[in-house]
Amino acid sequence: MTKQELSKAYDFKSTEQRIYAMWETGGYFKPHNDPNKPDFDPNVKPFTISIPPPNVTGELHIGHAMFVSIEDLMIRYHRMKGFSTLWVPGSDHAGIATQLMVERDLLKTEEITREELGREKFIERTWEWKKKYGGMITNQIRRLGASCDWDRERFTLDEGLSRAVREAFVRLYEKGLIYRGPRLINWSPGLKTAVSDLEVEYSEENANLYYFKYMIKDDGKGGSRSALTEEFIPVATIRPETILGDTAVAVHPEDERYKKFIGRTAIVPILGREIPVIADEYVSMEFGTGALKITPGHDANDYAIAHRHNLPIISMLDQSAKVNENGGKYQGQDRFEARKNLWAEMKAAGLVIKEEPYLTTIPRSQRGGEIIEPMISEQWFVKIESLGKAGLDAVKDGRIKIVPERFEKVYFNWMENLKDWCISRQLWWGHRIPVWYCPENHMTVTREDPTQCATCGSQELTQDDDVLDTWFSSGLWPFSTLGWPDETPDYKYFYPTSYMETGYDILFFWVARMIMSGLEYTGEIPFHTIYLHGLVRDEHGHKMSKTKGNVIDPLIVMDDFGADALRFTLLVGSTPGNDTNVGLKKVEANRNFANKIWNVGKFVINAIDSLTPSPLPEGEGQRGEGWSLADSWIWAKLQRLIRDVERQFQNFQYGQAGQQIYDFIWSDFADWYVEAAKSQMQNEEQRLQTVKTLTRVFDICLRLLHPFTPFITEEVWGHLRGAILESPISNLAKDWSPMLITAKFPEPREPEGWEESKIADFELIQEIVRSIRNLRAEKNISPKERLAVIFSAGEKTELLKDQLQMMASLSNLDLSLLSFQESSQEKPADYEPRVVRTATGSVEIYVKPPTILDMSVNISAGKFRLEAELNIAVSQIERLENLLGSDFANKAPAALVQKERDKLNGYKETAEKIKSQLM
RNA sequence: GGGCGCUUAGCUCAGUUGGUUAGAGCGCUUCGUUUACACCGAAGAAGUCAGGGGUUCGAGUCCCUUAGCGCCCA
Repeated sequence: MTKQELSKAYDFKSTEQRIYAMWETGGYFKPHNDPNKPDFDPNVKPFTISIPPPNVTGELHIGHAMFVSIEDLMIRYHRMKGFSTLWVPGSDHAGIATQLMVERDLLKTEEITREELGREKFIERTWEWKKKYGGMITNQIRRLGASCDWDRERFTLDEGLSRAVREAFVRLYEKGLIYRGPRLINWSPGLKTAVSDLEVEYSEENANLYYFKYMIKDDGKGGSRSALTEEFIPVATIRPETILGDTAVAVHPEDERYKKFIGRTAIVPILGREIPVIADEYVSMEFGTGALKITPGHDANDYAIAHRHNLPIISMLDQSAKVNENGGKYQGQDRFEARKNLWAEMKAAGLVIKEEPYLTTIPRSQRGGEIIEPMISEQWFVKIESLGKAGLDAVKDGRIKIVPERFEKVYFNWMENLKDWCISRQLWWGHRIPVWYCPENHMTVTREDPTQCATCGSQELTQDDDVLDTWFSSGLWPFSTLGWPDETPDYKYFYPTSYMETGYDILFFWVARMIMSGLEYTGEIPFHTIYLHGLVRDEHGHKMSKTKGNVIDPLIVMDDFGADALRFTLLVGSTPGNDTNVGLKKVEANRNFANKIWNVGKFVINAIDSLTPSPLPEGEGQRGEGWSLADSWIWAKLQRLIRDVERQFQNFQYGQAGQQIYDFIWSDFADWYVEAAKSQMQNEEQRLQTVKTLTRVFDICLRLLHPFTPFITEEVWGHLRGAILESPISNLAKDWSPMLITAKFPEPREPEGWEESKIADFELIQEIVRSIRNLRAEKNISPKERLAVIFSAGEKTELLKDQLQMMASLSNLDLSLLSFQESSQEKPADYEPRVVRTATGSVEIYVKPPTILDMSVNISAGKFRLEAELNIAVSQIERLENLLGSDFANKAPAALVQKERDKLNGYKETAEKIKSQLM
């Protein structure tokens, strides 16, 4: 059978889709131990992740690429470790975001508003929109290689999940943990809905501070002519229009300036309404004028003060932040327009003192950025105290662990200061609040749609207009996606889930709410580990934004460099909880890495193909007689790598693990072992062993790397497996799975004791080879020139003699012109000397220049080099002698001290030899 | 106001029980097309690990402190 030709460079374009289809159609993304199947074994450990559901109509951005890469890595690792692995995919209906998108589209294409269309029709249209675009994001996630079980895909508005939402709401209601009432909430005038505290962002902005007079009404004691005295309290405000809603003026009880006014009556400018002057310790005597206007309907602090003093609460803005009937003649004006006009009128009335620029924090909507208006509004709330306590304890007592740990503190701080959660939104797209009202205004709250009022039996029921905050349903995600409230096989086996992986920016929004919901509804923690990743920024650490034009589109990046390159870039060099800077240069470098793997693979496969059929060799698995130094070295380094990678995975140090695998493959395996193998394979008796080592090491590399770069590793591994199975060493692959995705992840082994000395020996060979190559570079000796060399290697003589062929091959020496001599012998004339330090001594190398060189240039250059090396040796000797003369010798571990002693000897010997060469 | 993070080579960043001469990618210099790879190879230059103090035989790593930058909460 003819061997297939592998292309010169790795072609991810022809690979990724094909490989993904093989995985998906082959059922590899499904848990191998499925609780819905008859052969289910409850003793097999599951590993479960619920995907952070992206907005159903969203488009893939770099943040998605980040979490998909990390979660797929976690999943693939555990799958290869033998866990029954389930990654539940899905998407979020994303109330506001989706509704806005559809509204915008309707306006653009049909010039129709949602109000004109009506609620029912609008929701229909939104479902159509969802059907049309809902698959886009999940297909884009597939391109990244995500190994989700797509048959278990969920959507927050699905029937099942809607039932979960209903169940959750009713349970909370029945426990008295949900209530409805007028409260001061954050109102978004543009969206015309309430938003939660978390959805408000505060930014420092330049504003004006307006100073004006709050005139004091004559109390009849002064005997003046008019109702107004000339007395006033100066007050400062950022938002003068809220004067229309003032219900008091507050001063500090100890404030000497204003004490006399306490209990008297002030007159609201223009409106003429009478309001009391009150005393409250909340008022800061230092800030502004030291007196505070109280607008309980539009300010959270004022609201609190009003409650303490039993003040009336006036709303003076309507839903679009226009002044309402309480604003007198300003009714109908926009809040900013009213600000201007009222101020002008006050100025005319002589009530204005001054205005000055002022830096203040402005509350803005997280979505859209418009200024949020605190307003009194009838909303639904969740009593958070008991939920929060449970959520706090779960992390405090270690049932849930957060990676990195420092976020636990952030979590505690937030959980200890929770406020009731406003869960109603004045939107149409979402889970409608399952509360019905009869004409008597009795509330009926049930799991099934009611036909009559639970109180009076009236059949005239209307459902509450509001929908639930999107986060209410996503808070149920880890269990609602598994079938809850039903005790489905999936729910029983896969819940609680394992890791929750997401960005730290939604720790409060989502993670905290899942914990509270999970504990409340299922009585269990929803996951035992939270892994938080950072934000992805551009290569200079700036936030990506369309206006800045520095957005990296993962789809384009994948088109240009492949999904593996993007994944590897995101995974390596990022650390948990820290933001990551990503530039295309890095992606390009990792594309090159994929190509490197491809080409190493080609080399290994060619080597396998070149084997001639022969009887099967004996003694698989363990290190045997036939192992060369290079074989032992690469094997020992590989085992060390496996141990390191295992440790890094346990510690969530994925980036570090990826980096080490990269370094091993490129710097150890490709740069050195493959080159050594070329030399070894020229000996017929070493050939088989060499190919076996190439094969086994490369196989393990691909397995280690697979969670990072699944496509290239799967593709190459497939070729590798095919080549092995058709070769004399087919037994190496006899128990391999058909695809790498379910192959066993390498298990770490304890060192056997021989490793360190083999590594040291090989490293000496590397040093010698480097030294000779360096000499070539310095002397301008062509790499083609075969050199004659004399070694003076002392106790390392036997080692070098053993490795002559390999050294000769790696540094192009003339095997027939290599010789050894004792160090004490007279050094060879006209040879260029070099000294390489070993662990405990040194090796001298004398290279015979191939032709007559310009000695004046080259000798001085050589001398310069030797002198520099001597200087290094001398300073190291000094350093080490100091070190060994200090307390270090007594207190440091003996092995470490010995190591430093050896090193000192090495430098001493090296220095001596260099000196003799310089003479 | 409280809390957290960052500051390591020209650029972007790794560096987790404290222990070789502090690493990588990109960039830079020189050389090179030897049957895996020019998406490559070889050799090389480049860092007082932000400043100061402390603990320790030993600190980029632990503690304190100062400064700059960034984020979160109020």
